[in-house]
Amino acid sequence: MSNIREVARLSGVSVATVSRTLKDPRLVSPQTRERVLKAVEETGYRPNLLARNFSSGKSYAVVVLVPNVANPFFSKVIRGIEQAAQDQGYSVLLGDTQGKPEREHFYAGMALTSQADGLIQLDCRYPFAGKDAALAASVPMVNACERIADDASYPVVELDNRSAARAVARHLVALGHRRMGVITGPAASPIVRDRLAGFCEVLRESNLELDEALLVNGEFTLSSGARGAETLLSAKRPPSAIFCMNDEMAIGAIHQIKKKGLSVPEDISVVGFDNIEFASFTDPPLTTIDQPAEELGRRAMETLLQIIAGSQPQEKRTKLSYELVVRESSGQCRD
Amino acid sequence: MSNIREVARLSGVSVATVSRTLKDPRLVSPQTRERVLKAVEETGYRPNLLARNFSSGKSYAVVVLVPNVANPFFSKVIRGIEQAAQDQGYSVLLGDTQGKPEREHFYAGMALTSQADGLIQLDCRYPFAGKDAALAASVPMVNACERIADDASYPVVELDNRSAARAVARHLVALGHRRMGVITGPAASPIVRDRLAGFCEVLRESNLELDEALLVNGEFTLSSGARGAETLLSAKRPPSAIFCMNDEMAIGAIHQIKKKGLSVPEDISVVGFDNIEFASFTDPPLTTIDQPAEELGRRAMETLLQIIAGSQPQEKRTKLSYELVVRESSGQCRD
DNA sequence: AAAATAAATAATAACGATAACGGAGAGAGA
DNA sequence: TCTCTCTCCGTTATCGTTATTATTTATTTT
Repeated sequence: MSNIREVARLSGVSVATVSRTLKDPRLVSPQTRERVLKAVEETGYRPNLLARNFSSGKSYAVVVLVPNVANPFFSKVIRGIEQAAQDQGYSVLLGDTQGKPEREHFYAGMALTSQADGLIQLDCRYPFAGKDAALAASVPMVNACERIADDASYPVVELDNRSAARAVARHLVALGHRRMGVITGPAASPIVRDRLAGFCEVLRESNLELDEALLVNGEFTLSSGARGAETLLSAKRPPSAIFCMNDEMAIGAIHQIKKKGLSVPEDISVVGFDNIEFASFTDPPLTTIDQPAEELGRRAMETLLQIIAGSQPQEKRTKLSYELVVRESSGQCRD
Repeated sequence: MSNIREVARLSGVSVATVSRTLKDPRLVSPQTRERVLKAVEETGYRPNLLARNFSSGKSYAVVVLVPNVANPFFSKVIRGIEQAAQDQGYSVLLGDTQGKPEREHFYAGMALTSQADGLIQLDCRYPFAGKDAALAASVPMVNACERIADDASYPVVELDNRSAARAVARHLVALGHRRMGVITGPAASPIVRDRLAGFCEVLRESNLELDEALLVNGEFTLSSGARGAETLLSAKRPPSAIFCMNDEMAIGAIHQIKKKGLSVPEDISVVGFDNIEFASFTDPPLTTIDQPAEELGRRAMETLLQIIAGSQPQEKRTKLSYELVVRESSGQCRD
């Protein structure tokens, strides 16, 4: 691989001139410029960005901590992040944490060793630990989709989860449901709490209440949705509607309900959250909350880049709009 | 952020000694070691890896070109890649190409500017273009899942797609199907051709043939599967079984078939390919070919690392084993 | 105790690009 | 003609780390 010195030698100028030609051609006379560009062409020279980044002290890369890349919702968020990154000449280092703290520490550490200029956390844990935590104060970081519990110091790009869950509850109440089940996500997650709070608010407002026995923990996976539904169906008094906090669990739940010989929505209504592609291809198509996943990612990245650039982010807490998409998995209560 | 000089000053040794203490502690005396480590502790020093990489001329990163991160199959492959990468101290730069050549060029270019030490291509296009192509000869690259058309010079980690498709065909023939439809992937893809070849082989061996009218192009997406099924159903003589070259298209196809009032597998059998998580949660659960996605990724990364390390890869063409998973979307032909 | 050897540490030159600085030459104004 | 200004370009220090070479100190051998 040729370097700047070789190009300089070939075109008979100094390395500085080559550097200038490539970074700001106006600083170089047309004749020289041409000579240099010809040499660049001949050698196929491409500036060594590792060296450039080292020289500038920046990596032009950001780390994204994803609990699970295989989750279609996160995939879409990542796509948005990447697009915004590429637009500004940044690259994305993918950190699939699998929800494990030690993997989070590992990837977050990259921001402390100049391998990344900042990070986006899609989970709810503070990713630094031990001595790293002290040094991490100055690391640009933003939360997206989730929120770090007990820490309001980082910008967050999220949905108005509480309102969205309220919309789900209103929808179900309007359909006449009185006895509802919920399959949540991990209990530690702030957005899970937001959604639950919003959902329960509406129930209370309608003089209903959530039976503790109909509140099941899930893990945002297909199989945990199926398990959750199983639990709810075998309750003494099963619910007539189930709110699942993501679409995968909802799909798992529908699967399980049908397996038991019941039908959706005739016997039980099911509502999801996220509106992943698969949601419109289930049988019946899933009623769910549409999250603008790509935009969430894009906005998170833009916010992060603002911080990296040294400016205060325009808003500390970006809330994007959701939309209740009513399909066929929710219907009138038959009880 | 503190640097090695500061640690050296604080512990009263030279920078070289600090470097040695961290890279190979046996080279320094226990007392010195302790002094240095104490200074490291105090300052919270972490070596600047950007500088280290620059110094060593390697980035310890690889680029992965993915046609679509939101595809669950690729997500699993990526997870495998990442795991193998992390095991060996490498990081993964994600390049979501969206199948666009210019995005492939962009990301592939990172290997020419020392931003990456190699790349994994999950699509079937040669990712370098123009002058880059000449320089790219020495760039470590491996293909996974797909194969670059007309180029056998790069190692490939793939399934025995031909045999897998043969297994699908045998399964359908054994169920009595005589008239079959196929929803393929992009026509340019070598693996699509492999699968089609294998499928047709078995038909011929059974004295059947594939009606050209029942061969539809898809794009590996849910909606293209639905469109494909629509086309097949409105053929003059519709098929009694459809082979979809991935699960998403199969799920789209089932959706469309049911929408038309037909049932799977009673009226039409559907077989997919990949065995993504969703495949066991469809109604009916999908008969499909299980691809060891994570292992494909892991093996690809391991092969790439071998090449980066300078050794010839153990095998130029790694073929992993598949498994036909028979669920309920395929059944006896009723015609 | 002197010499030979081994161990530990210091000094310094890379790595490739950039930025700060300064010098040379051309053209303008006095 | 002299100076001033401006354009263009070369020289060199710099970034943080590691590898190489050189030097000092400690240990062993005679």
